This record gives sequence, structure tokens and C-alpha cells, in this order.
Amino acid sequence: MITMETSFEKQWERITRGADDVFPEEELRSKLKRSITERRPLRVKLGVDPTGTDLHLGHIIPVLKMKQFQDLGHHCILIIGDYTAMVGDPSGRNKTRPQLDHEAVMENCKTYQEQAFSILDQEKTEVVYNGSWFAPMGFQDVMKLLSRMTVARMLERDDFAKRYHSQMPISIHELVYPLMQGYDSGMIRADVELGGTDQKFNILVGRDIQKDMGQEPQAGVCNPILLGTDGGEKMSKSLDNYIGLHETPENMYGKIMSIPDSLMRMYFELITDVPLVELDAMKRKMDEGSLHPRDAKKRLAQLVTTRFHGEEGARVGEAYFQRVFSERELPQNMEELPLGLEQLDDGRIWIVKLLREAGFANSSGEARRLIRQGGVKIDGKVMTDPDLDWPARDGVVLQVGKRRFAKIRLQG
RNA sequence: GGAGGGAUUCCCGAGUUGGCCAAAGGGGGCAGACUGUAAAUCUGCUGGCGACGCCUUCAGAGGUUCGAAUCCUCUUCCCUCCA
Repeated sequence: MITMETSFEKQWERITRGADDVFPEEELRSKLKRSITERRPLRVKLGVDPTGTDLHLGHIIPVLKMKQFQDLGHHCILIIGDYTAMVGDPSGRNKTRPQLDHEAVMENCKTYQEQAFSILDQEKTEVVYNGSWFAPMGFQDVMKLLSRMTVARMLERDDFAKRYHSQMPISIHELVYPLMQGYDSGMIRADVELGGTDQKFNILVGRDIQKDMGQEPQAGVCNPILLGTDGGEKMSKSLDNYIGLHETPENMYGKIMSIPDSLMRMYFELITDVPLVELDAMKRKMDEGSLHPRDAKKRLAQLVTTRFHGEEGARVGEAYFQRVFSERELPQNMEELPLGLEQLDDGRIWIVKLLREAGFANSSGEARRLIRQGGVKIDGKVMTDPDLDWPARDGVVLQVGKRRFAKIRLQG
């Protein structure tokens, strides 16, 4: 039983919220109007390539957009790109993606679906693997697909153009990717495809292919690429500027508090449901000084953490933040560092070794540096001697920098 | 297939009359000060090692030399122009 929101304006507002690019806008408008009058849900496509297991906020943005469509009563089709993942999407890449074998890809699928269905309503979502049409294709079929695209057009793409001019390699197989993604659209007769702005080219290729297949071409709704905690680069694991979906509430809340102010608006728009008028009001208040940006960010952290960890998680995250960073006190719970007798020498342990055991330094040089610069505290006291053999005591707290803690636990 | 250019420490990028090079400078990162775990700014550090010394790095393999990122040979990869 599908109930549909029947007001065009309301739907349009929801659909375009946070979107950077809606194209062709007129086509989407008329598709939507027709869908309302004919009471026929739009077929909304989102393709995900299961290339890894560590999903972060950036991965989930288009899924949130899909959820909005779903709530409005449209038909959502999640394409698991088990075949496209093997090729590797070159979008926005400055180097070739590693090619994965099918087995590895299938492993990752589980995680993706799990995460996607923490947002989407599983009952109302159609899941398709694109291997179901790519696997049986023969060489002739592949060639026919390839003949739809020209090299010149592919090289117009920004990311390829950049690579081409900066002497970076482009493999032929990467040129095939957009065609595969476009073919997916044809196979499921998509009305709308979702994705980040880096997907625009691929989505446009999908339109061409659909036309070739005698279909009405899809429209695209692109969200901006979520920037990472450094505020400059897109969120990604390799840049270590990401907020993972599996992170503890404390980390998630804290990491959001650490994003630059300039990113708040983007996060609010893309991840929360706070109405745009309210966001504008917040902006005004911050400009005139009646709202501290920190408090606005707290609200953001609270909302995002709630979305992934529930209200209890948000409370835990906030309490931790308050205690550790606002009041500069030790956290109530922290990692424990067990020390066995074999690690001690006459009850003592070299402080450099201690830091490495705790995972706070990757080399003894790094450990020495931390000590020399006053970044290491034991039991609240700054340690300055890198040659210290510390007489180990149970229950004492080792702290590095402002946010890394471990409680010493003597074994035996 | 022909001609030429290139590969340097996490990244970009100096360094090619051989020693003074663990390798300039910038970025990033980390730590300290300031603060709102924001931004901006200032300071220091940033190959490994129980460490004023030793060890392994400058695409890979050999060679010349007292000594090579720097010279020679071969290999791999990338780029440009020509076909």
C-alpha cells in the first residue's frame, strides 16, 4: 500500500533540498507532475559499487536522498554494482582504481546493503545486481555498447582531461565505466538517477543509452560531494578526513564538532532534516552574534549522531565531548592498556616503548618527539624525558595530545 | 615502430661540473601556545634504531669509483611529437 504525497510543490522542495544540480530541470518537473496525476511512482535509481567495507557519511548522502523519494511514495531501485565495481569508477579520480575480483566485491555487498537498509525501507526497495545483465553478455554485445561512445567525448571529462594533461595514465577499461552505468539505467528503465555531482557525466551517458534503447531518458539529481573534516577535500578514507558510520558515538560526535564552521551548512542540508528557513535563521543569528557557532555545531553533532546511533548514542557522545574537551577532564571510560610481566623490566617500562604499546606512536622516533614536545602526560603530569624508565602502576592514565587516553592495567 | 622528455623521502617539488645529502622549499600530518577539538596566527618536529653514533632510502638490476640521488649499461613504467 503506497501512499503518495500529492502536492507537487511539497515534493519538489523535498527532492531538490541540498541538491547541487537537477537536470534537465524541466524534464524532471514534468515527469513528477505526470507521476502525480497518473498516480504512478517514479522509478528512482541509485547505483552503489561495493568497493570497500568502511562506509562513511559521504557514501550515505545519496541514500538519504533516495530515502526522501521513498517517503514521497516513489519506487526505489538500488543497483548493486557487482560488475561495475570490478571495473572501478574513474569519476573524480586522479589515478586508476585497483580492479577487484568478483569474490571480494560480493563480500562487500553485505555491508552496503546493511548500511543502506539502516536508512531505507527494505520492504519498499528493489535490489538488483548489475551482474545479472552484464555477466551473460557476449563480446558482440559489449562491442555494441562500446560503439555508443566516442573517445573525444570521454576525454572531455574533467577528471580524464586533468589526468591526460598531467601525464597520468588512463586505462581503456576506465573509459567503459560510464557506459556500464548508463546501461544499468536502461535495464531498469530509470526515471531519475541519484548520485554526487561527480556522477553527472555518467548520468548523462545513461540518458543517451536510454534514448538508443527507445526509452524516455532519465533525469539526474546530484548532491554536492560531502567534504571531509579537514574542510577542503572530499570525504575519503585515504585522506583520513572521514566520519565512519561504524564509529563510536563519542568519535562521531567529536569529529563533527571538529569540522570547520564553513562546512556546517552543508552537513545540515545533506544529513539532517532541519528546514532550510531555519538554517537561514541560524545563519542570521550567528552573523549578528546571538548564536554561538559552537552551539549550532552541537546541534548538528547531536542530530547526526542520533541518526546513526539513536538518542542514547547522541547523549553519550555529547557527555563525552563536554567532559573531555569543554571541561578538560579525563573521560570516564577509556581504552585499557594491559601490561604483562614480560613487558616490564624490574617493574619498569621504557616510556617510548609504553607509547608504542599503547599505539600512540608508530616508531620510537615519533614517541621521542611527542615526549620532547610536551605532548605526553602520565597521571596528569607532563613527561619530558624520553629516556625515562617509568615505574609502572596500575590504573594510571597515559595521555597523548588532547584526545588520546589509555588506562594502564597491570596483568598478574 | 621512430625521436625526445621523465620516475626523488606521505604528496608536490629542488638537487644530475660525483663527496658538505637522510636529501632545499611548500603542502599535509603531529605536538605546544591561543581557542569554540572552528578559522586565522605563532613555535617546534616530521626515514629507522634504547640513538650526539649506527642502519636502510632517491623506479628495478648490475657496473665505474676511496665515495653515486648525481656517471655508465640493461630492465620496467609514464608522457610528448611523429607513424
